[in-house]
Amino acid sequence: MEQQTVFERIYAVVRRIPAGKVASYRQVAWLAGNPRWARVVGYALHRNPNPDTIPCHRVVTKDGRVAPGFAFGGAQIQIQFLEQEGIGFSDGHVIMSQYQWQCTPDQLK
DNA sequence: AGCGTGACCGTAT
DNA sequence: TATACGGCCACGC
Repeated sequence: MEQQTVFERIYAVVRRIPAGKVASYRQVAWLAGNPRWARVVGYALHRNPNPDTIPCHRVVTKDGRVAPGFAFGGAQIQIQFLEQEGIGFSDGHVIMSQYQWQCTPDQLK
């Protein structure tokens, strides 16, 4: 049954991120099952971005900075997406204390 | 089956 | 503040 790859679990988590909120790579990894998967999260989104189903623009670094090599056309594009959802920035980074997705693995079930 | 890859993160210089 | 390096780990060739 549980033949799900880590990638699929990661995608599943990213899909649950609500509009107007962001999650860090670390956080996605944690929710997906293992906090040490942060790199894998980035790798997964880079290798297999499904823009239609996966809102990968809502995933940022732990500091609220966007990824340097964002697939859709650079960090500026990603920032624009987030601003459209009402996410507030300060000095080029998301105000994590205010806009970070508050979620526990239990809520994902 | 082994190795290179990377949209991370923490610490050191 | 800016680089550099090492650890981390699944995926694809």
